[in-house]
Amino acid sequence: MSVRVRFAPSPTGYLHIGAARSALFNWLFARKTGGKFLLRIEDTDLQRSTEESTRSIIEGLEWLGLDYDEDLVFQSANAPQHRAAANRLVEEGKAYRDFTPKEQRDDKDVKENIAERAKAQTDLRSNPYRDLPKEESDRRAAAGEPFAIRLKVTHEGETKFDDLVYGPQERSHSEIEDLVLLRSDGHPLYNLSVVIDDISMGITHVIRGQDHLTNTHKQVLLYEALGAPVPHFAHLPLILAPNKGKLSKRKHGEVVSLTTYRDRGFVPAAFRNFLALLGWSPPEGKEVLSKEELVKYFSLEGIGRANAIFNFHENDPRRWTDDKALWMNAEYIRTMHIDELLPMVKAELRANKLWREEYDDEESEWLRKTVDLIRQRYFTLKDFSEQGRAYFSDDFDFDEAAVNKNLRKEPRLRELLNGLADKLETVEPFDVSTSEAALREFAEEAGVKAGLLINGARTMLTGQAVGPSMFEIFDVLGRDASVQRLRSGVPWNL
RNA sequence: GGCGCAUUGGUGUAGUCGGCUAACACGCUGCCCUCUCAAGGCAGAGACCACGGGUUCGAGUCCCGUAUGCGCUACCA
Repeated sequence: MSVRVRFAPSPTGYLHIGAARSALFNWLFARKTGGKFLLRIEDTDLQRSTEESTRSIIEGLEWLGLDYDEDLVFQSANAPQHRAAANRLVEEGKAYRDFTPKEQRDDKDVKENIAERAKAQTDLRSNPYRDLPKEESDRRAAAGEPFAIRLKVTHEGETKFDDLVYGPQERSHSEIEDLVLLRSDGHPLYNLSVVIDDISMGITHVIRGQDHLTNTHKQVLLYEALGAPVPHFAHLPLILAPNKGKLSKRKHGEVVSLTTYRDRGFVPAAFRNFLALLGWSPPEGKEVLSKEELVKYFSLEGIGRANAIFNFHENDPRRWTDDKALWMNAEYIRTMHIDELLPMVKAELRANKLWREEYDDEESEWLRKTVDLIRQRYFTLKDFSEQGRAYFSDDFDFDEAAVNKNLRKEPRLRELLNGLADKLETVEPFDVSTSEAALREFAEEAGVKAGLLINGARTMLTGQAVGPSMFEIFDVLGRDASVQRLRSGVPWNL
């Protein structure tokens, strides 16, 4: 039977990186096995679900390059089937109506309530309506008395399943309560909906976060009650915050949101690659892997069992996300094929009004050469419009530390650089080697070290203290701009 | 409280059937290269493999216990 997997997020916020990783693993498994990867939006919590969130999930998957097969499924659309299934289980005596009035609970102290209730409760099978005669149950229901529907879990026995990551799992029925399938207002609950939808979508492998591991037993019970084959399960270790706590949008802000990575200049392939390495390791140790290689090497066996820490540094803007993610992105930026990078750079420049139409035509070679030159030391696509601004515009800022270090420390430098400008103006042709020869000659004539002029020129031309080889910069900027910038009074008047 | 899962350097991980002087990547330090910063090359620091017991000639690897963390225990998803 061919593999069918799904990613089933609830649209209650932006796509969390943990969820994104679940999606990735499902997708990899589907592509690896030649199966189908389906997308289902679990929007049954009407209050919290938003259309915007759904859109952000779809965009996020698209950005990561995770294409889904078949039509998108909205779980809310299946509510009638969920209800019907619950009613059928009642008819078959596998579930029962619970007429106990619904308890009012504040969302805040649910956790506390759970603990207290669990402490007090000894017999999970003590519900007075569990064995209510069918006729009476029907009569009360017909009379309009509100009820919830609960699954009738047998007293004895245990449920078992073999998790593809965590191994054999077993749980005694005495640990499992008669779970509610349908709320008294007719609203189907998570465990029911998931199982029904997974059955109707023909899901063969359920790959999801480890937080569902223990609840899986309830779902196994439901599959059995419904007379459906139980799929394979593979639970994934969780992604935790640096303090080993839960990684939440509320506590940790934008670092957990996938869109952040898009907006802050990540190359999708790099982030996908990084995400794949969180909880999974390639068999041959090679970590920089293309999409094709990920598919080729991916296997459920390679998934670890310990939760992974997403190691970002909250108070360090330079290391705002995991070091390895940043490194991976830089690695992609400097090594990926320039033709794949160029469109991303174009989008970045365009968004910052640095794009010129000529870059698509007569200056396309210049653009390619320039991007290839400066990308070597960039970490994100943002760097092209920020640190790299001087390559695309005459309007750029001077870094104060650079001005102090490379210009102000030598009083004669302003005059020297003007002299260098005069010299460069006569160089023909003007390229890497001729500009170098001219500069070195000038340095010798003036009796100063070439390095002094080189570093000064770098700051004059780019506003920065660091960057590519000076002569490459001269070449890329051209004679006119180089000369003009060397003569600029701006940095001297700061 | 109960149940489940996990525990290898700062982080991500490797470590099959027990032989490890514990490997790789990121990060960190130093050197080389050099016009700066990266990249690259070289070298290095950093782990008594959570702790305690047991089995064994031998345990990161098997068994038991403890601790810690995480998850679940809802008419949330």
